[in-house]
Amino acid sequence: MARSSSYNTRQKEHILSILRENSSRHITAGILALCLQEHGTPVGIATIYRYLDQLADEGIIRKYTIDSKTGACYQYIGERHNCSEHFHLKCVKCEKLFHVECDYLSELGTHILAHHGFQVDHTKTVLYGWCKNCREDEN
Amino acid sequence: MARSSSYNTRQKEHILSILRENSSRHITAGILALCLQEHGTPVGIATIYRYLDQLADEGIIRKYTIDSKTGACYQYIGERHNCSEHFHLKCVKCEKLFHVECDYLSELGTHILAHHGFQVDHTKTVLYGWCKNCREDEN
DNA sequence: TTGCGTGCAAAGGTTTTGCATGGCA
DNA sequence: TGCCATGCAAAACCTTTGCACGCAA
Repeated sequence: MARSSSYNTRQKEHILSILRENSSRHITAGILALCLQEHGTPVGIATIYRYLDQLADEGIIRKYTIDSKTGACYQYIGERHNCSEHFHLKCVKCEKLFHVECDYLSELGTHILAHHGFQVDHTKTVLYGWCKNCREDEN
Repeated sequence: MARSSSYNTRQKEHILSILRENSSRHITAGILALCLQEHGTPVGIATIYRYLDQLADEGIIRKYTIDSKTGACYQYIGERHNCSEHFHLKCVKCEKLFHVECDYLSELGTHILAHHGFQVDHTKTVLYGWCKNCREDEN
């Protein structure tokens, strides 16, 4: 990783704080800006985007692009992604994030590397779809 | 389905024609507009978006939202959409997008549904990682 | 002829960029 | 002190919308 040295500033702490508070769901840059304002710690939108980009690069948060209308969403992941290889399933309806560990999925990475020459990065990959609850609610 | 009655116009034919020509990849509305211009059959961008929306509703084409920077992408599906699903692999280095069709990956969806109660949506899912070329360039 | 489709331009939204200022180490 | 981060505003996008006109049926 070894990113360019960066200062720790009040703004960055506040941004991270909001992201942590909302780690169970993902929020847009706009919502984040609103939250910061409500907390009495407003941060310029440009700074927000710049830091969000950086955090996504570092793997601390994850960037989602589900709908081009609402724009990109961000979600705090934190240090969890080091512990063990697991995949993320994200429900496009309820927006819940599921962590899944399973041999079949672990082999997936091996297979893709062997047969398609592509090395999957689990920390950046999310499988989108419908969770059980939301599928049942639809019917 | 049963959409409202709609006229067949020159513009719609041209749009569909370009989409069919590029059915092996997906293109943005902007690129589509450019292609139409190069073919000597320019179509207003508003018309393009309106028709694209309609086609996506009807299932003739598919709308992807992979990256908020480039905007939504569209791909002609036509009658094919029954035959096989394909996955997207995106290189985080060169940002190239790879389309992969393979039985192993097709079974993945079946497995996840059966064992984790989660129904993957291929049109929204992208596996991130490193492509062969970029891995070799690094070393 | 009637009503839908089209094109233009403007509006709306998200994201990026340039630049001067201020703050951290 | 020397950079880097920040904020503001403007710019650059993509996408949608309103409206008058033209064309398909």
